[in-house]
Amino acid sequence: MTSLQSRLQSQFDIALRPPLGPLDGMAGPLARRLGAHAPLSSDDLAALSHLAIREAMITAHTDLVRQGDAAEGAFLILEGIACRYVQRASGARQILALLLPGDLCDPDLAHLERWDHGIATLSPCRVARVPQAAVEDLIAHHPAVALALRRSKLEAEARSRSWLTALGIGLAVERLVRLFFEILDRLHAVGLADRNEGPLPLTQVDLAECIGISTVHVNRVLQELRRAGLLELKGGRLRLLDRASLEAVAGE
Amino acid sequence: MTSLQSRLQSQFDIALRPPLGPLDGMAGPLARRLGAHAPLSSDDLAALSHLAIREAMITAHTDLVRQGDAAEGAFLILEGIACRYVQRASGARQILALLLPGDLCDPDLAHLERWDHGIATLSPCRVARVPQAAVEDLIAHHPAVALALRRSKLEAEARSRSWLTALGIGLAVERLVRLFFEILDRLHAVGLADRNEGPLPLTQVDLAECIGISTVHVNRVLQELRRAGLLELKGGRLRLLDRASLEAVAGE
DNA sequence: CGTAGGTTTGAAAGCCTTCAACGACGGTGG
DNA sequence: CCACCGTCGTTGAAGGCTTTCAAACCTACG
Repeated sequence: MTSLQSRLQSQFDIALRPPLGPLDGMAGPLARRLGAHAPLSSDDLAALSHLAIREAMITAHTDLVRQGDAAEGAFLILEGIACRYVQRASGARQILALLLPGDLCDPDLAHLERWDHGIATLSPCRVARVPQAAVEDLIAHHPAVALALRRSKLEAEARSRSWLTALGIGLAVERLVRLFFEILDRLHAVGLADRNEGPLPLTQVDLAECIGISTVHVNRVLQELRRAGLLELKGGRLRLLDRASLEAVAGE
Repeated sequence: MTSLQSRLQSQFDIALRPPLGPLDGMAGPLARRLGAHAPLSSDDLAALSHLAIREAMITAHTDLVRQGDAAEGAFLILEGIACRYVQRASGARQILALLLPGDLCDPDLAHLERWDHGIATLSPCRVARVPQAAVEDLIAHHPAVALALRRSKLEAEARSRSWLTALGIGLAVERLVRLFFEILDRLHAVGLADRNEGPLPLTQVDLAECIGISTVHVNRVLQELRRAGLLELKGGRLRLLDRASLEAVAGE
């Protein structure tokens, strides 16, 4: 493991310790995520914890699934940040969605012949491959988990809608701030970040590919936000200093 | 019914007559759409045809569901073009997806408390409201239909991904041409258009809201395409004159 | 014949991109 | 321990795509 990895992992570890909810204990981020959507029994939780076998540590900026690959089982992100993306022949890449710890992707894609998009790590990630059968088994025998998965999917779709909206009608600043809100909120939901501060192990290139603007412009927008005293971002750590003003910038 | 409506309806009717597939007969566009995803028995088809009760003719630019409404049953578009959209307080509107004849929306949204987006007609539409119970019933008793619905949903998600990608990394021309391709391809799939020609009852404002650019710019891009002899668009009818060049413009 | 909605046009300005180069930082290897 | 190197961040200048504002045109409809 490179020291880059250990640096980033420790970022998450630090945030992981303090405020553990009632469901936590030994349960992983998946249980924490799903538990927020539907009440899970200890039996459900046990089943979930058995899901994450075949873990692996993956370095940053590595493909988990390449565009065009044959459809296979699902992935579970245990640590780090990954993404779905589309890459054009021109080399341009658009990130479609972020995959954060606790995200299970993609139970439903089984019916698709081939992946029409790729999945790649952005930061170093601990990832578990989950066979399709295991997911189906889980859904069949644990209705509460199935419900939570459905709700979690709906949430992801809603996020995708607002992501698309931001791309369609939003200046660069707005898109960037919204992205920061989304990341912090989602990390917060699984206990990996504070509401206004958390790890952000993404490069400016990654951010640019999320919100559909050039890297250079990401840099300039960031500096403007910093100069205005609205946020801090350094060393892979993001702090929102003036949430009210930031919300005004994000609009709506 | 206004004469605008009758004009547009007849556009669809004309295209509807000629090449009818084996599944057609009296089956509506929904059956045609779903039949493409999974083989349906005559029993399945009968069940589908009973779904579309409570039809109504709706004028163009009318809300079927408003953002913030309580979640309810599904809609079935029988004729015309509708859309999902998000509207900002600023008045800016982003269209998320088009709903074409045969599209059923939204069997899955039942678990969401409130609609986070609206649904509105763009052209005059014939629409049927489908109670949630009817959809669930259909899925429970007609596995082939359930499968077709799942596949159709996957297809919609794939479209949403490429829509998002176009917004993120594409010039205005590219986005517009891709939109035209999508519309013609989808209409073609349900027998309502030729591969290179079909009805396009959308205003330039609608097009602008689909691809996230200003109305004025839609107009300028359109004229460029016309001047280059790549397409014709007038009187609600679109003709692609040079598919090869258009595909080059759309990229990838 | 007037009105409303949709389309077209021009000019000015703005947001963002591109290209290119430099600075900063941490890790690797000597 | 220091030098080298790659990745990431930063900066400037020039240009391009797109927006905004405003006004004119056109067509279908009442």
